[in-house]
Amino acid sequence: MPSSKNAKTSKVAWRRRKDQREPEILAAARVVLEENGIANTSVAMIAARAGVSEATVYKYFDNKQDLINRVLVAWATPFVEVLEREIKLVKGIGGQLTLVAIRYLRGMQQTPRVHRLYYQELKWENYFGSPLHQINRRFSNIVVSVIRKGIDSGELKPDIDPLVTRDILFGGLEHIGQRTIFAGRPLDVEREASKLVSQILGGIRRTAGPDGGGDSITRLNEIISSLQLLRNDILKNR
Amino acid sequence: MPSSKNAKTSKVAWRRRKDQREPEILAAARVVLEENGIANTSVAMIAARAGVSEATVYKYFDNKQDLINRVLVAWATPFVEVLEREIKLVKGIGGQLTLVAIRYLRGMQQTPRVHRLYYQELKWENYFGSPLHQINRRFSNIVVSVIRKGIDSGELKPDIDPLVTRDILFGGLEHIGQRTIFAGRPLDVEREASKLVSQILGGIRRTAGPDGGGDSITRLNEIISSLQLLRNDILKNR
DNA sequence: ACAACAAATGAGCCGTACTTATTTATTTTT
DNA sequence: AAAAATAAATAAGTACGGCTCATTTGTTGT
Repeated sequence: MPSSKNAKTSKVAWRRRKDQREPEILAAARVVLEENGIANTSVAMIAARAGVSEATVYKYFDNKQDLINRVLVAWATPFVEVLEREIKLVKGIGGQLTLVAIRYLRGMQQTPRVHRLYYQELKWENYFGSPLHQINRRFSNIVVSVIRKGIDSGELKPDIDPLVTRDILFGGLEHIGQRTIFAGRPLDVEREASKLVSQILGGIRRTAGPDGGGDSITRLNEIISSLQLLRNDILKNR
Repeated sequence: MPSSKNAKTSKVAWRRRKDQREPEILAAARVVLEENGIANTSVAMIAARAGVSEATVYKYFDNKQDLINRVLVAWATPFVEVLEREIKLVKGIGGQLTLVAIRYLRGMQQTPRVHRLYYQELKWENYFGSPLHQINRRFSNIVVSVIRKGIDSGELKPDIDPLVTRDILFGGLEHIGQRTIFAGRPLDVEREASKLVSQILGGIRRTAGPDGGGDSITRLNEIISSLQLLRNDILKNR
């Protein structure tokens, strides 16, 4: 053991590492929560995984719910930030909504346990105004802006309610995703996403035709563009 | 006290009432759960409200979750049965879907606390195949059959997926309703319901026109018919 | 070297889901 | 009609999880 630092480590019972504790506990919490679900996870289990005492967890987090909420915020924030950047790279309402749908369903497919935390156990007591509420709003606002711009540009019917349209989209996505999360059914993300979006678009597009509105080639191009974005991203992250 | 039965009652510490206990506990549970939410309701509180000991509750229900699920089933069953009968009295897809939407949102408006139980606290561990799952399926199947018949009759596009359409409808309804339940926003049921349904219909109707498809007079008549049904029902239940 | 500080903890409180051994109302038997 | 059998109901208790507090102990400034 040539390192004097490491030699020292073995002597002490614990070390002061104020700014490392919080992210470590957060990471441990996410792992344990994903493994067992909230109901079957005790704060003691999280503390053990993080290598600290239970009381230390309560030094950094107000209570179990606060800890859970901050796990969700830590997970959702980069997700939303990436999407906010990506959405600008796609043109056309169909492609943009498809991108949102794909990202959402992919997220559910890749981290189903985190989504379970959202749906099973989200407590609404002090939700509104909380950081978790804010990041969720940022996500939902991405869709609302797309719809609003579509109405302004004349591409979408002027009398539709952007919030209702957002509700329809997320509602459909949640139902599709929950079948996968809870029933464990396999999920063809791109197929389900484009199916859902095209059906919704059919109801709000201004120029309605026999196939649900719009030039089908144009629509296809938009969706292909969002799929390419996703593919490039997957290739990059290897 | 002329009644010998009642005189006898005051002497004994408790009485054997095997078949009354379960519905009484169920009713007490619903009241207490609605008042406090699941997290703030103990089995002891429910037992006290029902006028029995805590152990008695566990004689009739496997555990707390079982009790909660059976409260939800007891609440949902008549709701679904009424809707199954009513849906036959309305003709036209628009009217039928509007009826479902109105009933759903009304339910959320009138018993928001029960809906909270659904969304906040539903445990998915042993959900699939459970009585609660089955009654939920019966409800969702009402919508699926309406869509299927619409496709068969040629009124709806042949290539739409009835399940996706159902997901869109319930998704929209849940989002609208949850704003009311949790944020406490007021809700214009008929307005929101018909708005949502007409927007969804626009995406799946075969004969698409500039206003979203279909004869607007026909659509209006359908919705009026479902509203009349609701009004009559309200008048009857006084 | 030592005082002052604050990070971390161990031990324990409290509330609640669930169990058990026991009591007691009711039914059956004779 | 009394005693035996049965099962409804309970009181008392166990286990465990969220959370707290007094105390320990590593760290920092003088």
